[in-house]
Amino acid sequence: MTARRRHWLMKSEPEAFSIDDLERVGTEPWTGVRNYQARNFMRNGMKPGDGVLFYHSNCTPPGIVGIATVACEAYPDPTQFERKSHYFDPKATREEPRWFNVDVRFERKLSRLVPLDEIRRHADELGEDFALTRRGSRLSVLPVSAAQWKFLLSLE
DNA sequence: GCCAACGTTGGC
DNA sequence: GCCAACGTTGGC
Repeated sequence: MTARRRHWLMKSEPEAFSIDDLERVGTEPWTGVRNYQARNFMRNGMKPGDGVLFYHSNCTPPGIVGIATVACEAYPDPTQFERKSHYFDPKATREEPRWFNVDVRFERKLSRLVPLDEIRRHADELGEDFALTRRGSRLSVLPVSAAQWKFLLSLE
């Protein structure tokens, strides 16, 4: 019995960590997420093998640049315990970690960047539950339905 | 660099 | 529990 593969979109600022960086390293621990909703998606929703749309944010132009896969179940984000880390969280303990991350494995780059403005133009096809284009939403980890996944990749 | 939108913190 | 202040995100 296998759970159905789910799909996600994960944002990264290319200056910090780009799809080329992911291609180089192969697999990367997705540490540093400090938003509860995004954490919950990783911790409660993600399973190994799930598909990930890799999105470049805070750049010109922003958009989807590649595909990755979830490489493991979520585990406590080690950076929350590291005093010198930018992501250190004094309220987190080993017994009760606050933050979790999965590892993300490179699959492939898209043949072209699918830009945000183009994605916005297809709001009708994507539906109202698509968090990327929902007004005011800044989630860095968000679910993508199978239909949305298929549609977005049809734009490649 | 600006700033709108949102989340978190902490005083009360 | 309210809400002002502050920090962050991320498009532009």
